[in-house]
Amino acid sequence: MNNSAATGTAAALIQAARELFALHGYDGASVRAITARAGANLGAITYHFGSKEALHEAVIESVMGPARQRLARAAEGEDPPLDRLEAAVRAFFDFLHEKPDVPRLMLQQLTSSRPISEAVLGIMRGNIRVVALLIEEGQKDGSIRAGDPQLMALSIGSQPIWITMARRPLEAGVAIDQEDPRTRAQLVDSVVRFVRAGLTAHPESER
Amino acid sequence: MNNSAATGTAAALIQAARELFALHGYDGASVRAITARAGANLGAITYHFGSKEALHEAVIESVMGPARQRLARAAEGEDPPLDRLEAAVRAFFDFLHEKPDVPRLMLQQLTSSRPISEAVLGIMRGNIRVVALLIEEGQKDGSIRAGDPQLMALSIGSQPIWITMARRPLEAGVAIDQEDPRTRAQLVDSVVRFVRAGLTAHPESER
DNA sequence: CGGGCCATCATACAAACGTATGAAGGAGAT
DNA sequence: ATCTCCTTCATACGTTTGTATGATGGCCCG
Repeated sequence: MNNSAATGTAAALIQAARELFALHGYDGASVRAITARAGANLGAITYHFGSKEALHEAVIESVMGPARQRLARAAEGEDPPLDRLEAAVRAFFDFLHEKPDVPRLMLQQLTSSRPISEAVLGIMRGNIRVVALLIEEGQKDGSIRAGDPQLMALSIGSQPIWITMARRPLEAGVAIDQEDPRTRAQLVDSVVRFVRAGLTAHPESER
Repeated sequence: MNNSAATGTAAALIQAARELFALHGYDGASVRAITARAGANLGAITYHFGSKEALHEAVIESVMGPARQRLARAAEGEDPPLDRLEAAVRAFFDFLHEKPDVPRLMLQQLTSSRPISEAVLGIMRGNIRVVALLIEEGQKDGSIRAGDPQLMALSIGSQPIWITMARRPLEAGVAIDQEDPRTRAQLVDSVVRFVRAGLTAHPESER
């Protein structure tokens, strides 16, 4: 019933569970498979977390914490809002690419019918807020066109998430291989250009 | 081993399975739950489809067919490319909203580690193609800015999919309730404006 | 040395899983 | 009426599931 992840075994369980949950989903990753991968005893999950469900919650929380700060960091600074937005988009892309488990676990929560974890809700709320604030700032200084900042933030955030998640079908279906750094750079650049174009104010041409 | 869905029982099985797979995932929807919901006998899945996995494949195919044509239809016509793109985006939003099972089943395929169904690959390929062709057309007549049409199509398509999928967390986390028609209309309009702005060519201002 | 305490271990349990089997039903053709 | 084919039915099988249990080992504190 100990909730800390300081122990070696508990940490190993969280890591193994993160990988297997991300790969096969909650139901698809059995307690036996997780404990085996962690090199632990079958009873280890019950002992350290109390239940499989509690382990899953611990995995979600352990993984969503870092995701929250990363984007906020990138959005800091004194640069013009559009530049900071670009940095945030690039940082989001990088994060999702480095830790492919994260978007998988997130989407699993969305496609499930069970209540969404507070940790996932928190990261979504936080990221939307950061982006919306940048947009508001740009609207005040005239560099970003009018529009509901929150809804515009949704348009922006959806692109890295979906494109990262669709890595496999994009490779199989449209031959876009995100493992190739050159291809990936083109992809990210294209999204950045799209976002900038979608936000930029054009004073002379009214709608 | 009969593969047709003409029979009442087989059709009922497909429908019940679609709902339960979408709700709880492949592993989470048991053969017993599906047959019970369909009002059929426990052995009905084995008899009509051969296995649970084959049922799942039948569900995917039965659901992806309509999705493919819908967007292509909306993209037809003699209107300017940007207008047809807007129609396609709206049609895609409508379709995903009417049949919420579809994006769930799609995303489940993406988050799983198993090979992605050819039907899902087909609809993605098809939709990207339709949008990319419209973009090319607009680039030729000067109404759409330069850029890789396929990658721009990704930016566009990601928005309806992600925003629709994130319905629950958006309601819980940011209080955007897509069940409310007014809110939903604002959301769709915002995306349409973002897409138009992201694509429109601006002759005088050279990046 | 001798208790506690915490972690790990092998094993057991009931429940749920997907599938297999053979009998029963029911409409149409001969 | 009998035969035939398709479908539905109850039931059983062997696995696999998540969790519970009690024994065993090692470390620290008295």
